[in-house]
Amino acid sequence: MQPTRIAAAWKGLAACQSCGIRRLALFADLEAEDFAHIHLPIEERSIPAGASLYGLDDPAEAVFTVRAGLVKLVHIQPDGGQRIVRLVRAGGVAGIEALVRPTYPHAAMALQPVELCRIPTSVVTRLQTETPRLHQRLMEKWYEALSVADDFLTELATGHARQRLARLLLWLSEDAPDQPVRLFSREDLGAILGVTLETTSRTISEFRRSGVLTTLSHNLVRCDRAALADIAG
Amino acid sequence: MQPTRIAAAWKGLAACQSCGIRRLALFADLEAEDFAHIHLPIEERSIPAGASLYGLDDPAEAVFTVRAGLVKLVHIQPDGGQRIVRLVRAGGVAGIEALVRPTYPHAAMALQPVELCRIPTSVVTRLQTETPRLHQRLMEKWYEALSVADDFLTELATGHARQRLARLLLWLSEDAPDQPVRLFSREDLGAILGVTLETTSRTISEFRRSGVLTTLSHNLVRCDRAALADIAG
DNA sequence: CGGCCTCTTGACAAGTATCAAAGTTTGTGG
DNA sequence: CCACAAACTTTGATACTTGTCAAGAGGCCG
Repeated sequence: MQPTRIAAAWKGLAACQSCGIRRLALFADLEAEDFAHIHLPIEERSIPAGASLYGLDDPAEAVFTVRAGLVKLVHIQPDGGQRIVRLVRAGGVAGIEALVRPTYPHAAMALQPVELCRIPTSVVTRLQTETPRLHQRLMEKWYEALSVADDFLTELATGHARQRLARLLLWLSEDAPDQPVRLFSREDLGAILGVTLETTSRTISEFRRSGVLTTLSHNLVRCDRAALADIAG
Repeated sequence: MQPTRIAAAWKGLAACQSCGIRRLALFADLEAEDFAHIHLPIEERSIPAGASLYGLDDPAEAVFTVRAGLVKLVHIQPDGGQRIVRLVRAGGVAGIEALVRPTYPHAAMALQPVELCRIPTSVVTRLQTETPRLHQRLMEKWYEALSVADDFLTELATGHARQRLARLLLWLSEDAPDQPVRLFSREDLGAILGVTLETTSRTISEFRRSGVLTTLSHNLVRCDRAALADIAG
């Protein structure tokens, strides 16, 4: 069973105006006067790996900006199986559907320890009526989500398992190409790629044997990105 | 080779205010005064099956509302292969990315004869600054696109070929469950499902033999939706 | 130390891709 | 209107990939 909701650490009100990743985030274009229209608290939260941000059909009352870490968005199948439809990393937004839906159409969980900001939907809708500066940014975030969804279909659901895994590893390492990549469970990797955990395990082993991956510690690997690009085709 | 751009029939200016599918479309919530802000022509077009709406990397100068028929959005792979990332049917919007990107990130072609409205991006951006009534509707259209993308991944890229085909046929027939479904080329069907055209052909033959599909004329079939739902799992 | 969970590996079965050939429809020109 | 070519579809044979079932290895925690 998946770990159930874990109470997140509460870091108090966020300081959007001095936010380090603000250029990536939802409020990039806002000006000083706009922040005066924010009357509900924007919470900064730290979430451990495995914890849930929100569940399927939960009341959709907030949008989440990811500041660090990795979040999975999961569609639960009628047969109980899971399929990870998108991943959200630093700069991305999880649960943007809250702006048009009363409940979340999927579940969101942390794959790695996550730092995020919880923005109540009413803050966004209120700001939208007060300032037009948010519109363009909001549409760009919708586009980002759509773009990631399209990429998932073309890159991670197409071709052989080894190609898909190579593309996923490239994606996971593209933010910091020289840093090692933190892997997660074979089951989650398989749910992203649409293959079984056994196939995932076998393919990772093969990559290790051929030197494409080098294990530094448990689930921490260094990638030969050139070789991966070659495999990805 | 794909058919190249075909000059679309020009039906002249659209009559948005009396549009038959307006409740589904982008301008559902606009009021009389809002239409006064439309200064560029919105064209109504008829497009034959196989014709292109726009190509990859074309200048993105318009958004298209589909009034009838079916449009495929295609990602062209580096190896020349195609993968259909989304389908747009009546009520949906193709090329919404034009609102945030200078060029289209994919190509769009008609799978069936299509009736659509071509709305210049400047009309939408101008209306956005003049009236807030469009914002919510626009976000709903982004959400629809994202939702279709997620559904494509979970329903059409997961499971065995016969399950995927069954789900696609259910999707194609859900607008008019009692009407027969117009199929298209095996190559396109395969590009939607992520399988080869041979596998698609074999599976369709199997469905015909078992009575799940009944051929009425060439590429026009009647579906046993209950049986399809059973196969889809 | 033992139990539990995850990961790895093996053997086999099932599903799909690939290559090839024959059959069918569509469109064109005589 | 017919004949022929081109494109698309169907079907077959075979090889490859992946899923499934099962057992063993390694790590984590009480």
